[in-house]
Amino acid sequence: MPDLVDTLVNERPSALQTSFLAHKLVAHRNVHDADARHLDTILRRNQRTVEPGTPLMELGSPHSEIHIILEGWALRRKIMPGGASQIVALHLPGDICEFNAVLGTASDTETIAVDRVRAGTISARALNELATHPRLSRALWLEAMASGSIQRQWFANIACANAASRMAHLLCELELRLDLMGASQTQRGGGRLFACPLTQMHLGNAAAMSVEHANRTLAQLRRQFGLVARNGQIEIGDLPALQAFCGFDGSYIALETNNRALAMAHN
Amino acid sequence: MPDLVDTLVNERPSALQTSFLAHKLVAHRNVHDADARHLDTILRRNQRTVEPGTPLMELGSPHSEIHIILEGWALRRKIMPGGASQIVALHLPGDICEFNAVLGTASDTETIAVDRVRAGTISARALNELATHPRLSRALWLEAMASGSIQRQWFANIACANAASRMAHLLCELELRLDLMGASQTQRGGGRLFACPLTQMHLGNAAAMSVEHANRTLAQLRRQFGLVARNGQIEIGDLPALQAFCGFDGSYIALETNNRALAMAHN
DNA sequence: CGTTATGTTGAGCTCCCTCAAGGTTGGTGG
DNA sequence: CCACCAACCTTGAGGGAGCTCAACATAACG
Repeated sequence: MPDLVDTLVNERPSALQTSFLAHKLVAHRNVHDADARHLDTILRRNQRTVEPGTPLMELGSPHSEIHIILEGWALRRKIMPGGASQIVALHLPGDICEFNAVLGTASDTETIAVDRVRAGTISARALNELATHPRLSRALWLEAMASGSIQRQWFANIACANAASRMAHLLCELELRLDLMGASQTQRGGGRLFACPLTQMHLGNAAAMSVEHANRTLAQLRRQFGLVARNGQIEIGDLPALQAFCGFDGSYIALETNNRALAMAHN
Repeated sequence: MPDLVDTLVNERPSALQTSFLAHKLVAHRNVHDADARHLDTILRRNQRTVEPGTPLMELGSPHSEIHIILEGWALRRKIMPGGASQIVALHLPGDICEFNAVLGTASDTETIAVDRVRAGTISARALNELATHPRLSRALWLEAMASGSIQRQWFANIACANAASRMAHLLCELELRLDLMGASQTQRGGGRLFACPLTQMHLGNAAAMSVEHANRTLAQLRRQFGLVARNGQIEIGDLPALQAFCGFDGSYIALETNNRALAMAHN
């Protein structure tokens, strides 16, 4: 089993050749190969590595550049009045971090690397120059809109659903987002497997529940839907059942992307 | 008392002369008078009226224009799997609705008028032409960023706080947003008064609690902070205490606006 | 002046939090 | 190679915040 797992996981596009973001833009956002390669060139030119637990972007400091995650996960969190911290967004490989930075405003949140993150940087100026690649430019704005859409969905989710549904929904969303990047693999038996460096503490916090309850909830999902979280990987045994359980509808992420491809991927 | 109330409320900028949005952009977003007048001209040119309970924007239909509320309130809601509906955002006079529409994507939400709404329309093309007014254009994007910031704050709020804090935070936010538009008035005794067409059902739904609990919570806030909601108006007797109670910090809305003015307004 | 929406209050129940105590894993140094 | 330590995971018991159901009061409205 581990052999197969490794094989499949390593089949994802090498970040040095085609970034996760480029894969998604081509496969699901109607961007041409040439434009995607252009983007990758920019990203490859200006990279940085951020250690686990270290900030990608600090609170309050204005930026004039955006970061695109090439490898690793980051979380965006808000420090609450009492001193607690709340995860308000998760940034996966291929995601754009703090798009609002293009306006140079101070941020209300901080972005922290979960595992080791490698990120490409695009300055506000370089971003403006992308106007010569209208489809690409539009696709990047689409990503920004999608992240707003995700934010609304997170809100509605924890406002309405119980703990099990919330956690299930979060997992379904992560799976779909990774799938769009080509980073979720089908297993023998139809399960889906992806790498995920989040601890139960992270998952619980993002789904608005205590660590203990996150643990119990994950145990329940394991029993009902064959959910296995081990060694930084998550396998969802019966994804369609899990989606049905929490009423997951991925169109809030897919947006206008040709929905045919999306439907096929999840048929 | 009612006489004073009416007098004060009627002192807000007449929507026909200076829109709420223009007031805010000039007072808090570093926009010149001339630019603001230009915006108002565009808005006045293309107006529509939407009856209470009627959609400003329907779910799923792609738009290529944005709407700016000149008068009245609207809510943005998501229909949940079970059929329940969840308010994910509130649009006040002066707010921009569904900024994401500029990309022409289908919306994941629908926007409904709460009371009678008068809205100005800006087509995507007219929006592009605003590039000749860089400060204005930038200010509009700032508004879009602020609404994202509010969305994150809402999430963190209901994820972390108890019912009383959530409701208090929502009220503090509404007060500040209206104040930026010049639509919140100081009362004798230091209380703050503003018009608000929301029912307890709306407030409860937005703050993620049942109507009954919203009622009990509002009663508690009335006792503790002199909160009075009557006749479509809300008065917050002791705003600083209410803000302290829920740990409200309005900088997530104010963004880079000259914070001096903001601090003075709420000193 | 009935009718409908909204506000108000009570009682019971349940989901989830908190506190507490292990157990397990992975990394580090002797 | 083993001892140790620090995260992380797991399980239990008790309590409380807030939900649901049910009834009624009050206000808005034609």
